[in-house]
Amino acid sequence: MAEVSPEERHLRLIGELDCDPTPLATLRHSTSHVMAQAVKRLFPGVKVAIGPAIDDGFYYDFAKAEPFTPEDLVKIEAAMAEIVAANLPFERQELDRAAAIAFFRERGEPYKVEILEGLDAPRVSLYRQGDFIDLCRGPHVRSTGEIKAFKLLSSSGAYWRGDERNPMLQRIYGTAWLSQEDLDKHLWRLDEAKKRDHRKLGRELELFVFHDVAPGAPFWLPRGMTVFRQLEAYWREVHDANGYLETSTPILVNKKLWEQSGHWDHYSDNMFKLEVEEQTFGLKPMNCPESTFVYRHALRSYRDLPLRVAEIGRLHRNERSGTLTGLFRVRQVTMDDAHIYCRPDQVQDEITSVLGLIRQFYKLLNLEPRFKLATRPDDYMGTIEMWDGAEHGLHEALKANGLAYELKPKDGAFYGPKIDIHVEDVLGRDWQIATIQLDYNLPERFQLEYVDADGHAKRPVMIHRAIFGSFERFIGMLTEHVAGAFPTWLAPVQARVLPVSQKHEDYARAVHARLRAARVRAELDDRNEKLGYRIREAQVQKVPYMMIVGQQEREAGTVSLRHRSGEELKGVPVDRVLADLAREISSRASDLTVGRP
RNA sequence: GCCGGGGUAGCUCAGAGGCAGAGCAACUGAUUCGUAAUCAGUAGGUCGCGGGUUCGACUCCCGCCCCCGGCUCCA
Repeated sequence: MAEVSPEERHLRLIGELDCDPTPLATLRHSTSHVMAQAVKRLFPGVKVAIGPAIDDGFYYDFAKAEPFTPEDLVKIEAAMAEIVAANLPFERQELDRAAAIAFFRERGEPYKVEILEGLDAPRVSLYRQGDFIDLCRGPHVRSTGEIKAFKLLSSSGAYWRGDERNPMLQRIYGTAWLSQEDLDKHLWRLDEAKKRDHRKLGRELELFVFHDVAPGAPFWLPRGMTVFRQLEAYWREVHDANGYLETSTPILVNKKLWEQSGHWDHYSDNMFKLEVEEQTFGLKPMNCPESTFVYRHALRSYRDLPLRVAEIGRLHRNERSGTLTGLFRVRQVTMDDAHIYCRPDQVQDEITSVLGLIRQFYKLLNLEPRFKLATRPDDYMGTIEMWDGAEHGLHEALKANGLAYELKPKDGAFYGPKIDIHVEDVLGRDWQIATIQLDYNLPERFQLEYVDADGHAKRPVMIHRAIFGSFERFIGMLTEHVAGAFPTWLAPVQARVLPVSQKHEDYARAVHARLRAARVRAELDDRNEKLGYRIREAQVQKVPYMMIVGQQEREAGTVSLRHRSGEELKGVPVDRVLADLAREISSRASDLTVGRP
């Protein structure tokens, strides 16, 4: 694609007309205009709203009484292809804002008029291709013929200006790439993502199920619970070694507590409440208020700090029904929480050590963390000075650790700003997982104190942090990240012993018993099925190791080892298998190493 | 919560105002097998839930629940 000269997009407007001038974003933005043109051609009555480039493509919002159907999308795509084939030039035109308002009013485009009325620029730009003219800052490709590879993906409702009080528009999503090859690759990724969907894998691998009777809360099956437990075990190991003290606090708590913490004022829409003997109770949506009871249980000295109080707590949040999505968005959340009470002079070191823990966990699972600083929301508690101080503290900690970060303005918790940690999975999708929150508010609300070296009572600072974030979301993400093929230490079934025929059952049983004695999660598949069938089943279940035993193996005291990767290693002594497995599991290796030279 | 699409056997899905279907899985039997699906038979259902229309409803109408794709919100 040709370079876009700066003068072609010199006009600076603010608001929703932002457009990233990189070639790919420009192409997508242009494709959205072509789509709007096609829609106007096929459905003359619709009104156009906005149509930006987004991460993997573009969308355009239209005001239309009836939603678009899949058949509509096919027709629109065909009309777009015609527009592309016609190779219409994109022509830029500038005019006074008032003239633009008159122009769009005359054309019956109320959304464009509304946008223009909200702008403070004296002049605006329009782009035309063929018979279609749109308010737009640009830039665009030179002509529609430069659009080579695009596809419409879906349609759905979307609120005008993203506000649920506004009318709902019809949005069409599409994707566009610089080459057909890139488009194909993207479509492959979408397809791959569908195959890895944790909801599908969760069922197939028997990790968990959902049921109508408990929307937003999984039933963990034995295999899924094994993954859960192994993550917990690792978590406890690391936290024990890092000076954390584990606690457990009540789930059903009197409203009084939530009033004191501020949750009743700032979070009550998300809380499940119930009446018990004329008192109002709430299921805890967060652990923090109750954590302060652990702190206050004893008189704290400056020597006791930092006090690191951890809790794997089961939380309930009343998420709106339409937002629930598998393990990614649940109503019952198991959070690996901890609250660090420290002196102001300890904050930087504590945050640094939490960042270190997060990097340690994520490295083990081959996840690349990305850091985002979320600042004061509109509905905040406390004073601006407190917030400025806390935001500064988090910024300093990120800087001191040499971590680049993005800003998420107004996205902090109501009691304090946070560093949110996101990861990108193998398919390039982004998940928010861990969080570190700096809080001067709750210590104030709960009148927390410690006795300082000078004998005076001082107020501690509270750091809230979670590494997995929620076990639910984390396991969902991890399942998709590894496509169900968990590293051996996490795999629900680590090895499956397959006798060639029932004649070799005794030896198979002996091998299986030795594996179990070595605390390997091993299964014996001696069903009356052909070997090929049982191999296929183990393969589909992503069992890391299949151990096939027959006459030869029995005589030699070996197994024929088959990795789930398909790799075969014949005649591996059972002793060797046990030793290698023990090493692989205890080191929590991510690769399959057993029997390899 | 909002817009749209769905809910039929454990799973994937077909069907449709007049006896509820298939494949896989399960169970039984035969086969005793060397690296990704052996053969035969059997069993399996409140067609999401509740109401209505009808001689008759899985099918049509109304309400609700749940799921999916988005929006909004979020770990």
